[in-house]
Amino acid sequence: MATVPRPGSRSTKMLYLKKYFTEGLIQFTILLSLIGVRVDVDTYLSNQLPPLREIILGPSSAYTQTQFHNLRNTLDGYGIHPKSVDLDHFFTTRRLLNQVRQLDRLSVPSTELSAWLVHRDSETVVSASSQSSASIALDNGAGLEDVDDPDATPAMRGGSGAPESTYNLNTADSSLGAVAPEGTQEQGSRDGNDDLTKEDIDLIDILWRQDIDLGAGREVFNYSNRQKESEEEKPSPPESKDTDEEQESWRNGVNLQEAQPVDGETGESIPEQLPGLGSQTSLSLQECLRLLEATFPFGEESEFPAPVVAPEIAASTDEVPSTSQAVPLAPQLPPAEPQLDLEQQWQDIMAIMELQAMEVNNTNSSSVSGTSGTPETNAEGSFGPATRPTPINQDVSLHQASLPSCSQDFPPIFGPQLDSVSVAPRTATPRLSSSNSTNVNSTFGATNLTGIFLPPHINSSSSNNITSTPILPDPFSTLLEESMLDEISLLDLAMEEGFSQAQASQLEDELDSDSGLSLDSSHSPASPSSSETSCSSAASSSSTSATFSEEGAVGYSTDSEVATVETEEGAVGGYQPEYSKLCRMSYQDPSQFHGLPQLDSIGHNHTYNLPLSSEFAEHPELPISSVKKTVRDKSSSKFQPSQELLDKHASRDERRARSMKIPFSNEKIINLPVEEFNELLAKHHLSEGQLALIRDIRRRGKNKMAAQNCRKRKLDTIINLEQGVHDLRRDKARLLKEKMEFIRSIRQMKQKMQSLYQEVFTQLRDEEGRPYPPSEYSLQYSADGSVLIMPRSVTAEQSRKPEKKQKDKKK
DNA sequence: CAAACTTGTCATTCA
DNA sequence: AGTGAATGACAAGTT
Repeated sequence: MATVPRPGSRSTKMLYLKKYFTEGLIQFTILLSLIGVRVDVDTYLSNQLPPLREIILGPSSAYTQTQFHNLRNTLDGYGIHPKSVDLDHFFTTRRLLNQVRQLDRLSVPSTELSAWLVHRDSETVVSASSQSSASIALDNGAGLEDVDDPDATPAMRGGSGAPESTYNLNTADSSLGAVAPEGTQEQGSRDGNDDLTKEDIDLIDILWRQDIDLGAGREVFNYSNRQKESEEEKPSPPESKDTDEEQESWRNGVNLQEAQPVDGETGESIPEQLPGLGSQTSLSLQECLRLLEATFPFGEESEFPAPVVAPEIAASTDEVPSTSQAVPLAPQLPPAEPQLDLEQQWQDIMAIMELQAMEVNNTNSSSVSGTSGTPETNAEGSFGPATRPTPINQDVSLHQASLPSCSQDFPPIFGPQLDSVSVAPRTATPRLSSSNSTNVNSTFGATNLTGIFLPPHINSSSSNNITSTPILPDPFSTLLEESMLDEISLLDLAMEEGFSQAQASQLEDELDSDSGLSLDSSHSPASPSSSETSCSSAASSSSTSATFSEEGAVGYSTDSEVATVETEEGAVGGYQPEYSKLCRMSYQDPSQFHGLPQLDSIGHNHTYNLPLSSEFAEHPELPISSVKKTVRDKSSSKFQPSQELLDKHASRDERRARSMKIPFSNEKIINLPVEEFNELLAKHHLSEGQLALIRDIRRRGKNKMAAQNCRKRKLDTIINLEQGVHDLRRDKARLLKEKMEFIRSIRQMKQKMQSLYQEVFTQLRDEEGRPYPPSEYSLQYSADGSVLIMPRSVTAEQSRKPEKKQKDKKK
């Protein structure tokens, strides 16, 4: 923030900044969309279970989703940096954008449009009042899924008419555009993410908060209110200063939304932030509508409503101030579910995503390739753009979080099962609105959903053999109850918790911690290690505690340099601190370390323990930091002018020793072993003052080295800890992924079991040839591997007394 | 000019 | 008891 030029008052500056930044984002997003970068809102949102989507994207997932991509895309592709916002550049971008649009409108992917539609949504609300189609779409609650819907398309097109702005983005274009492969989008986001540093995130966060301060209330988010406002405001173009501010504020909201997933700084739990985001979003939407309307006259209103949720869900949404209908999805989760679980879930998801990102990063470019979502990576990337190994991190992680991760991990779990099972009829669209409906639970297929997304108790209950549904008692649970059901239940429980809505907090937490650690780790490890390795042979970032112990050895090791010193100084203990070596090396061949940022930073002094007095007394011409010494000399005028040159390079103790006419060098005083030191003192007839000074010099000198070692040790410890955290995170992500896979496979097995069970059951006939009603009988595995058909009453009995297994009935 | 960092020093503790 | 190392705290200098 400090680097950002701010004309006028702080708030004004911020507004400018926001304005440019957000505008740039919008422009770039559009541009990216035109180019073909896919903002695949449809796929993710429509296919994903509402809760998950909600969790990942937040209450206003529809908006947020788009926002994220927009931000990333914008930053990625064109590097509009919040800090270096250039007005000319901005307008240039606009022109370019126009040109691009003109070149190929048809190429605009529908998905992309959806992203814009999200913004448009608010716009739609504003302008939609005049456009019936848009309003209808909203009312109908057409989900994002509807974007592709042929019916929806016309509505979208309808809005394309507004030629107000130079940016004439046709809705039709978006709808007609082919969806670019995910890889494209990822690539694009990846490219641009480099610019999103921690500072950027911080900036975004600040802007967001500022918006809140500016007065963006939750009420803004109320859809109806928003719409009204938008309608009212619509007549007045965003030209007025007030409007600009508002736009800025909404932009902030956008920024915030986009950045939020990445931002770990706040440390707030996502659930908490969500409301804030929502409020922010609402404001931003309002502004966005105006801005978009002015700039992009396309009319895809229909898409915005995408998140339409079932009424009951919406009702539950009230809690979430945020707003959009999308929010309602969250309610699906049982209210009783503790916040901690949500956080945990978020963490798990994030970890998985990170893992995927890491894995995909190298191998699969088409899927979330850039996702090196590792927390650390993110942090590194965000904080240390220059040194960060994987620039994409933030984008990637975010990207995954919002989309790929979901599609990859979850669809496999749910999609197949749902299809195969009775749930199959449910398509993505219905699922969105009714995912929490009872139907799902009733059927076995529901198990899948329930297992993962529904509260644990559902599954656990199933283990008890007593099924709530009379029609189709859960035979499967009965079968499995003794063997694996418990495990599954546990897993499910864990999974459910892991996937429940509130992972936002976890996400933030993870990001935050990541940012903190990874940030440092990314830089510190690299830089320190480089400097150390090259110069002082100190422990590198990767060095372990063992390295520390080695330091001492290094310090005392007799290098050629040390030997030189010894020859010069006489018989010295050979104690040469590593830092002194470092300094000397740098002096000898400064170019050697040129380009090592770390060394550059070390620039000042860094002679550490180097016996300057002796060294420089003999080689006064050495280019030591004369400036620094000069400063010191100014303060101390007790030395002879003739000695100034020497004093310039001498430490205080050196000067003191000289002033006291100590007959030997400070280096000897400090580094000689006690015995030799005492001998040295004995050889010379020294006054009390001289002896006291010598002892102080020795004490201080040793303490100085000790302090240096201590600090170095501390630093190394921190680095090692960071590395450990990184490793642990990676392991965690890997384990979580494995867990997911296991759960998935278990569910598939369940699925198969269920189908087999049903198949067998349907073919069973009693002595009279009558089928056994599934509601009254269940199949049970006996200890010897045989399968028994038992009355459910008996099964329930067994469940209560798992110890006693009855092997009766018919076989 | 202030904040952040670096470095040296002192005081203290421990081995 | 003396010595050295380790370390927290502080101050001064640098960036």
